[in-house]
Amino acid sequence: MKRVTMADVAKLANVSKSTVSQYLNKRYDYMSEETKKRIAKAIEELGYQPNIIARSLKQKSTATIGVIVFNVLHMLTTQVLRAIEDVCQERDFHVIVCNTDDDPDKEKKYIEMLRAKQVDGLIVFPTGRNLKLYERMVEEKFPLVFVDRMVPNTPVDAILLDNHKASKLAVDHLVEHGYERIGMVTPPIVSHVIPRLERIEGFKHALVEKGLPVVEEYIVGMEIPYMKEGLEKLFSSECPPQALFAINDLTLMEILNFVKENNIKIPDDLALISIDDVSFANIYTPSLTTIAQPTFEMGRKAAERLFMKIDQRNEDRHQILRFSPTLIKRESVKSRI
Amino acid sequence: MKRVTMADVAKLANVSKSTVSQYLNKRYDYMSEETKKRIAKAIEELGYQPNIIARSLKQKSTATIGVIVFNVLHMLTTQVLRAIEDVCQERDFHVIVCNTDDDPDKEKKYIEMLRAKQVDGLIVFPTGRNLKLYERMVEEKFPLVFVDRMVPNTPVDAILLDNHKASKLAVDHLVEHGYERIGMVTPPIVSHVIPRLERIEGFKHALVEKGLPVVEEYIVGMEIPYMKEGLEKLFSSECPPQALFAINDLTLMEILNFVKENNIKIPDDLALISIDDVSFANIYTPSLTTIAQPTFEMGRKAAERLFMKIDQRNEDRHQILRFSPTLIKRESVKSRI
DNA sequence: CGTGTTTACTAAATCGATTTAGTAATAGGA
DNA sequence: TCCTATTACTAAATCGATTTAGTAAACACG
Repeated sequence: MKRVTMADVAKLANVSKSTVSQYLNKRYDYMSEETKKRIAKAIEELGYQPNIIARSLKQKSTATIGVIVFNVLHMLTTQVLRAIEDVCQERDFHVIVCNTDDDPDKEKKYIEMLRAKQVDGLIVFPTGRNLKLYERMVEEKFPLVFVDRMVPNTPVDAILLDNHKASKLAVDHLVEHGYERIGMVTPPIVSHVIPRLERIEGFKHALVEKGLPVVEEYIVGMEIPYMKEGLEKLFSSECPPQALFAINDLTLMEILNFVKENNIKIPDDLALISIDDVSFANIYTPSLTTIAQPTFEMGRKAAERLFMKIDQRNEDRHQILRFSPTLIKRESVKSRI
Repeated sequence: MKRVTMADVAKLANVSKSTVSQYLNKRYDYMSEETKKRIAKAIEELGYQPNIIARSLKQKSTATIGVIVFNVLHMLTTQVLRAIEDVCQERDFHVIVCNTDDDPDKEKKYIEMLRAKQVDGLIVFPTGRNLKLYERMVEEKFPLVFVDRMVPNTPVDAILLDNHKASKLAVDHLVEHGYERIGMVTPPIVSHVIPRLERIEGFKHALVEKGLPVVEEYIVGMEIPYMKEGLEKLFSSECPPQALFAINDLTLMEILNFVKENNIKIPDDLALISIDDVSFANIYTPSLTTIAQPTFEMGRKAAERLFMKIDQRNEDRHQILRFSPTLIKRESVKSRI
């Protein structure tokens, strides 16, 4: 109803607004004990709560950052988000979360709205299709960090998985266990989704390194709803793969669904390895061999990098930080014969 | 650097700030085409972006709400959050997300900070241990909605699962399949966690209704890290349960870990049912019979209720809204002989 | 005793919008 | 022709803090 303002406190304590403001900001340099007490009492009595919006206007800082993700429902996102929030909590910052569903228009709208709301920085899982917008932010030196994806030719700090290494870990692990016909399952290969490209490239490269042929038919690249058909086709071919590498948790789910429906035995009929250490990897039978991303470290680092920029500890060069994946050996890959 | 303000636009377009403001708010009532064009051009030329903070100060509305949860990593939370964000997106509102880890001090701090930041409303998964604070918000008629938990004697809208029904669905399903010795696994039973209490109460009530005895030893109430020991003890007793009811996804995970380690066959040695339809319920072998919460509907409703209050469509009475769980029959419960 | 310094405050400007009250010019009606 | 209405704007107050420049009183020192 009748919001209490600093002026009310000042009046009751018989001092000026300025003095109350000094008090609230703990600038006690030249303030008598007497006055401090009177102000404290007035605040208490009126139940005064400062209006941070007013302060933000003057100070040009909102102690709020925006995090723009594809979809909080994805495990990677949730974990990165949690790590970011933890770092923010330490600095009394707040986090605004937005879901783009990988839609560039939504991304644009959110970035513009959040900037209008004067957030102090943005951590973005970029769709990769708003180049102008990204560039504008760079020009204006607006604190910005990308996570999961990077955008070629756009000098923005990015926190990424070492995707080549992830694929190599998977391939090497399979090859070392005697597998030679290795398939890869992924959503469609489009040019602006860099990690996808890198994982596929890494996959092919690792095969070649091991002296194995790259069989294009073994690379199933389809939208999730059609993946089942793709797998059916793959396994009805005369020489189907002995092992599958799932590019992420969503494709893993499709594969698990498929093997269940078709009664394929893992690891005996088919070995399986995936990127993303899903929650049930340990619990599933057989337990699932996975390549884990250090999601919390990545989120933490993203936030730390952002705060470096917010604090103007500039170090003007932008950096692409690659985080190492970890192979977690379980039972879905076993030695052949 | 040199932020562009409305004054700059006004100067360039040769009109007053007021006119620019009218233009931006699409109050074209008495504005010549000529002027509109000039303003549009000036905005374009300067790359003007409005400062919403300044507007918020005047308008006393930030188009931002706070969502305070235990932990975004929980599936329920993530899904509810996503639904809330969708509703907000439709109204051009933004969402600040905070994790309390079920710590009342963190909860208090967040609520106070967010209110200081003038959020227009709060959706809270309450710890239940900040009664004064909750009451103050009620008194001040601050828009507030609780989710997942409610707080007795505190008249706040709450979006809850019909926990009694959830337990009843589970028990009835088991009993109908011939099970009589049914255990329940839950975190410790503490008085401020109402849903837990309700689920346990519902469990006991459903047993009695079916003419079965309530065996206290069959109710394992332990912190997650100790649950394993609790289960070991339970299954080393002379007459262990034939079926287990997991109160939520976290306890389900513990049980699944336990059965895997101890080579217990589901559903032959032990039937299993749980609240929360985990992502892998379909994929697991056997697929898991679960009681699903309508998480998205709950999140949506929470946001809608909050907006009702924000829009002052008051309807002063507070409401406790109970959402019906759904039994999803799969393979982890089968008919006994 | 006069001047400079320190202490303990305050008045007023400021942040960047919105909004209210007002003004000047033109149009319309009796 | 005079008076009111309408149109197309603007000046100034306002939101609730922060911050700068300033002032009055007490004190310090040669």
